[in-house]
Amino acid sequence: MIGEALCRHLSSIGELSDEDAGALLRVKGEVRRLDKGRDVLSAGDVPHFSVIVLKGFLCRHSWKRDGTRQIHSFYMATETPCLETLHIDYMDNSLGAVMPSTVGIVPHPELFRLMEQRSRVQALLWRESLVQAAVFREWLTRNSTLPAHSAMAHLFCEMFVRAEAAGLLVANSCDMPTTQEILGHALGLTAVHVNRTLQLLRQSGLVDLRNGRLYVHDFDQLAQIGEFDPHYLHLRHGRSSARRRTIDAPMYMALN
Amino acid sequence: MIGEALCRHLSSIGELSDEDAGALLRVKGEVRRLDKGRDVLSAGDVPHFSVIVLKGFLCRHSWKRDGTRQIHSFYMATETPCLETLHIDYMDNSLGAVMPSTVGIVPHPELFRLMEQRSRVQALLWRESLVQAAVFREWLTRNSTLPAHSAMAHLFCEMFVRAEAAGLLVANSCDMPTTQEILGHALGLTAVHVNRTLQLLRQSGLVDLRNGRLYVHDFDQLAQIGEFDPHYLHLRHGRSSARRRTIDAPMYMALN
DNA sequence: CGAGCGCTTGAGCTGATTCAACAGACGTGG
DNA sequence: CCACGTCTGTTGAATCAGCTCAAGCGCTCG
Repeated sequence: MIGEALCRHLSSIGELSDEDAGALLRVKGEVRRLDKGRDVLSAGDVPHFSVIVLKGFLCRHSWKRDGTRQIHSFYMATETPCLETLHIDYMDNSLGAVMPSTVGIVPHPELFRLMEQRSRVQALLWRESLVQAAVFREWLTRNSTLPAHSAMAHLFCEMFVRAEAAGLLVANSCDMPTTQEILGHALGLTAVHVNRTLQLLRQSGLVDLRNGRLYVHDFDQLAQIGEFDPHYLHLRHGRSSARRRTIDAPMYMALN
Repeated sequence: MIGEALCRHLSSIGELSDEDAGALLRVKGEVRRLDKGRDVLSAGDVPHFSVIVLKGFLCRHSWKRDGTRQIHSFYMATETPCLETLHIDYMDNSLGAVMPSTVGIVPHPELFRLMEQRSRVQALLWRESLVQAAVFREWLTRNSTLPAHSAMAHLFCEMFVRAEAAGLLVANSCDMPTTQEILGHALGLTAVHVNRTLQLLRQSGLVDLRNGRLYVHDFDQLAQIGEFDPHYLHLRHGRSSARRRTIDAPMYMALN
């Protein structure tokens, strides 16, 4: 299960030979369940393993002195939050579960062994860590320069595209089990303002976030509002923000 | 000169054997001069080289539709802005010179050859790229959660500590040739507000930025204001923000 | 000496925050 | 089965940090 997820994820950012895939599928690790709100890794930890999300929804975050926190990224199934632990000794931030989740714990020696044998896998793991750096840059830009409604649209676009890459899209929706407060921690906004901004976007009819699920009704326009360009995700088969295949009229529209 | 800078920089984040250092010193590359405002790499480029700063001051930045831009990081002499190009095909941002600068251009094949021969060097280059990711995360947190004066103090602390690590500190000052507008692009503030905030910090007596040079009068208090904790820089001999050796009464104080 | 660039200052505006109250959903224990 | 506390979402009103627009100043360089 761990190898399968790893394989799927690395395939989304680069090509794998059959031998590479085979080696990945044989990766050994422990499967661990996590309660909501529980950290897998906390700031200051010196971990000897990396993490892959098998089920659920995690986030990387750090607390500030005054009790506020910043979320640096969300992680859905198949994604690999902690590759940086391979070469960074201690955590300067934490990795926690947004909802009850299941993760794979892969010991560093196992990964180093694998990378020594399969240089292509090493290259892709490195690449993945670099893509995540690109995501941090994009979040920096988003939170620093965009007004609330654009920033939120941008985040929704990113999560949507990543869900697509992970094969987690159903019709035009994906899981996004974030409370408005958590959304605020990601966007650098208060929960109150997230609430009002979310209502604005809902009214626009482009997008909705309800019961922990994100519904994207018009990706192109949402990308327009959020100034979203998926290039920074460096996906192999990424959608261009401009050319997007149309989607079928969604069933939940009947609900309105 | 390129090898020397590379050696010095990697030494700041990890230990190098004599053989590693020797191999690094023999690295071949082109030395290139850059006019102020000129990009070495622009968004969309597909580079076949990495960059090391030999002299001057660069920044990584990206433009937004509306003409604003976000600076993701500054780079001073000995630092290596573009390691990610090793495994990321095209640039999703640009690297430009803040002042007239000199950079080393090291072709990818040269770096791959080196890394194949010296696995420790590979580990450190990977580590360096991960440290930069940690810096992006910190910038995200800073710009998203801190008020202007704290954010500015935080940035000053980072540049100061990095200058120290690069051996570029003279007494308690280092080069920081940023206009107030550029500072605004880094902090996500307007030039006007940067101006007012800078005056506040000046009045506090803790720090000054004048004629392209940053003077830090009281690092500990500045770190306090900026909630700065240097751990995220993952330096080998990093100062702790709490325990800082006292510095001599600075000469330029006579200037006031 | 004039042009341009960077810095400074003022005044009014606005997007986001704070504080406070309330409503609905959910789970737990009596 | 209901009562109650907790968590999440919603709304209103007052406040404020940072922005916009606009003008002016001083330095440097051609």
